[in-house]
Amino acid sequence: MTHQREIILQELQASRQHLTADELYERVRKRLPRISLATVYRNLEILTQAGIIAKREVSGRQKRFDSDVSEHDHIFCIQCHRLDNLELNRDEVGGLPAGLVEGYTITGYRLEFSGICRECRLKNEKMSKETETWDADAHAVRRH
Amino acid sequence: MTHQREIILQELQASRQHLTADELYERVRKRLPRISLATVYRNLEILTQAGIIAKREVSGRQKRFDSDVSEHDHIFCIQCHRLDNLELNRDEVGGLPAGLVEGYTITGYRLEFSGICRECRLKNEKMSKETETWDADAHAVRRH
DNA sequence: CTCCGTGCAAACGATTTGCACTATG
DNA sequence: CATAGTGCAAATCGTTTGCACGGAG
Repeated sequence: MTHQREIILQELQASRQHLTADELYERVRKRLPRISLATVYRNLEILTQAGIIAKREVSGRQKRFDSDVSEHDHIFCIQCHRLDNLELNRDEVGGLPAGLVEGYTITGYRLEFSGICRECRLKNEKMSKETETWDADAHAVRRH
Repeated sequence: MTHQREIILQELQASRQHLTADELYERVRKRLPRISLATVYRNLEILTQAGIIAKREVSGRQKRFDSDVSEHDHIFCIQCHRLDNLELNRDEVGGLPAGLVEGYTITGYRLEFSGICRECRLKNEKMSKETETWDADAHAVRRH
């Protein structure tokens, strides 16, 4: 456990979020200005292999790192791309095929909800109030 | 609907699989040898926007394209990376939060099972028979 | 002294984009 | 002829790797 590795882990834990490698890099850089992004990636990989953190493959191009290694599901804001943990009792999710599905031997599953988080919803409501006079143009804004 | 677009769509539909852009490119190239990968990407994007095909964000680095645009779940072979449709009655999957989850407005979810497909399982069984004399070395082979 | 880990830059794989050209309406 | 779509190459983005150096045992 090197100094850099320690700081990277601390910052990830302190964030209490699911950070991307470069988000974490920006945070770590405030404490270790000479650290490189490669070191962040290398240590995240090492910490993942050691089971100390978890690498999450989720919506969006970048992978996210999670200091909570417990198996849980996630919810993803399609607007701001934040990712939160979901306290979902997996036993409640009935009907999941436990054995073979069309020849497959199941080893796990990944369940990810998407939606609009509270902050984005409030932001949207605020925006729509501010702009309700030119609502006619709204469709033009909705490009992309 | 240009000629290239037509062929791309035909090949995707004919494959009855979830192809990556470059897998599809290789297939299309047999019929249009001068087509470029960029054209394949551009047309896949256009077809996706038009709702004619679906772009699936799944395990693995590459996105996969699906001529079946219906909402359904998937199962992914962690060994050969094939992706199959899952006929899973979503109503049977009980306990999914329909309304608000910690402030979120849910718009959808993505459920992906992982496992070993039949072909890989048979391949594995065959391999383990062929190699059972040197099973002692098996752990050395299991490096990723 | 020996290594492992680092910083840097360059390589990489998947995807996107700028540009000049071409086919088609 | 106007313009949407193409092929090509270069750019981009996230991530990984080669290499020489540096610090801890």
